[in-house]
Amino acid sequence: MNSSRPVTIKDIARRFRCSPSTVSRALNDHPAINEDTRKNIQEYAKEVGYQRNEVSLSLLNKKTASLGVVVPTISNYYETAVIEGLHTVLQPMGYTLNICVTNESYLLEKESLSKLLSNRTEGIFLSVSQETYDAGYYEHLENVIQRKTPLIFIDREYEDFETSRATVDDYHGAFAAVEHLISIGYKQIAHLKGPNGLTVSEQRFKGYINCLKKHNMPIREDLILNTNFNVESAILPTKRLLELASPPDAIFGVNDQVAIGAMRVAKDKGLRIPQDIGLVGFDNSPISAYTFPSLTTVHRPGRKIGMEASRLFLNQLNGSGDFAPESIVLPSELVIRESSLRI
Amino acid sequence: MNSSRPVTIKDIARRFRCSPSTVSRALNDHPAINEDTRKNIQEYAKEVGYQRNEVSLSLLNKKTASLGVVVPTISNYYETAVIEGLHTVLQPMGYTLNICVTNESYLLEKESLSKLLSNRTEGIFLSVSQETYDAGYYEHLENVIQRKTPLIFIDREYEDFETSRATVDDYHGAFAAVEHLISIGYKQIAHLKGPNGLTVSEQRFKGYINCLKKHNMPIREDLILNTNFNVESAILPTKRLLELASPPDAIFGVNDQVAIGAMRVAKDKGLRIPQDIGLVGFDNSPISAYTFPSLTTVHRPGRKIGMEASRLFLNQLNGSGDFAPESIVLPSELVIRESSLRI
DNA sequence: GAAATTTTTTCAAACGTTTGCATTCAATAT
DNA sequence: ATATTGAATGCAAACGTTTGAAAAAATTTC
Repeated sequence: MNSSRPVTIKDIARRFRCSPSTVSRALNDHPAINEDTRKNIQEYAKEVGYQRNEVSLSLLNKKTASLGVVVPTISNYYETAVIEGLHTVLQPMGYTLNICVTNESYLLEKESLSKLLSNRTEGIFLSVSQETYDAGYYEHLENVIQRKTPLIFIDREYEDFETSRATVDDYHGAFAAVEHLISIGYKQIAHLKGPNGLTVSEQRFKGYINCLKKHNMPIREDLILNTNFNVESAILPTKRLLELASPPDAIFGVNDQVAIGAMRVAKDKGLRIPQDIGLVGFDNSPISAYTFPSLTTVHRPGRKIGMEASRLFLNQLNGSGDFAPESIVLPSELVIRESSLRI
Repeated sequence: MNSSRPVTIKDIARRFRCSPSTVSRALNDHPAINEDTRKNIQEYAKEVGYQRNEVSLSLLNKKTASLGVVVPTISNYYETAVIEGLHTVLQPMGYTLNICVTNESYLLEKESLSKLLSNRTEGIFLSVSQETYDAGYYEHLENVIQRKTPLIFIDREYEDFETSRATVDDYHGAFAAVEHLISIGYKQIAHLKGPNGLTVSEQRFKGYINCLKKHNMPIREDLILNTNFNVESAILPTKRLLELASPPDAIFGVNDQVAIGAMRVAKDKGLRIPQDIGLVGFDNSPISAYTFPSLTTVHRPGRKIGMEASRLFLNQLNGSGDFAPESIVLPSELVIRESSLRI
């Protein structure tokens, strides 16, 4: 039947026995086009549902108006908040976001980046996968840099790389969280740490350690256990903590998920929160305000990070040749709720 | 300095004093190319970081290998699960996903679709925005249909539209949830409903109503209140429910978020769950297993929906001309946990 | 050594659009 | 009547790649 091939400018030109140039100009309201011609062509175009082929334009102008977002996962609150922030700024400017999920795999990350470059994506927002980080690979990034495609790190980053980045001040957030626990009077503060090596994990860990040091509190290795950012991964470590001969009287979780897992285990054991054990998370995810008791946490402005990252991208894009990478570090903010408010 | 314009086939051709065709064939391991030529060209290409311009290929082959995903939001567990499912199937096949967030706005939805069509996206996965649904607009969809771009509905849909769709059996899930509450012995079951009009809301509501009817239980209008799918929106309605002269002894929330909001309010009031009040949610989000008490809920296989939707898309793409839309309805499954297990 | 064959390379068109420049045609000025 | 203007349109190239067919070069055959 009708083969449903999209209508092109040439089709319209044939119909009006004129040249493609005329049609193009008519559709773009070029002044040097007869008023009637313009009207007729525009009407007809609308009628047949003409929609211009942006692919050809991309080729012509070397502008694709598409951006890549490469993240390890999209099932966490923070990641989606960042993406929403990117969207907020960039969608209205006509940019399209290509989301690539790497599932913490180096290979997928490498392939995603290569694909994005092949597609002539105009900028890339990257939060490196854990595997990439562990292995310390970065040749796949050299490629991006060489192409001078703006590369913006969000969340997880390589510290010694000459690019812009927008991150949250994890260190001081963690520091504040632990200091808050200390100020309340908790003495044995455990830390459910994130995976080793990742900046996020290490910065929060460092905040935890340095705060304890500052207050001359002993650092007990047995109160520091690893998790994997999700609820499940907090269950066993928390059980181990609470079965210690000298168990902690407070736990600082690397994020809200982990803290909620810990909360669950503590309650199962019959502990009262915050009387018997204090809890603090990190992220200020929506749910944290509605757990029982509500969770003290550190606000991590994901949307803002997304918006700032957009800004960094735009700066780099419009910047003159001698571009200097910018680093934005947004402050995190302690949000005190019930889970730590022992009186 | 070096203008960093990406290396093209023509550049390489110039370098070897041969034609672009030869370079193209060499790079693609075409048999009719001299072994030496091939090797030299491939080596050089690697050296200078040649990466073929997929945009030009898209234009030539009328294939973009990119798909659109248009959703109201990405900050819910379910949506991200669906997207992950789409990714799982389609990323390995070389497809790129363009995520468009409509923020429940008709205008944004319309613009997103138009943009996707202009970009010659090869398929669109759509969960319509609330505004679109309320207004009953659908001309923007006609456009997609007319172009014969495969359109797959996920989650929220128009029922009288001739397209494929992958959805979850909300009705029976809700029915099972309420029947479970009844079987436990709850008598006054409230429902925190989703926004009116959306299929998801209405199907779950219908399941609730029909189950009550089946068991000859009275339907009390005052036990049915609206929410907006998120935690906050459940707070006030729940308070109102619990302040009734004859308050409910169980609440069926339209999703986990809402149920968790209700849980929080109930606990604040000093009610014991499930003894004083039973609670059931919907979605089986990761957190629901770790609330205290853990939340009885209905599993909604988001990942699977994404994967099924991918399948539907591929079917339609490879299908012969006489394409018949398919409807996949995945079963939902009651997950019984503590919040409803009054003994 | 020429013809036939095989291998290798080039040509040209195509995808859809825009745009500087040239061209056409009609109207106005001289 | 002719030159001059101005408006409207057409031409052709460009973006980067692939591909069937033609051409050229190398090799084999007699």
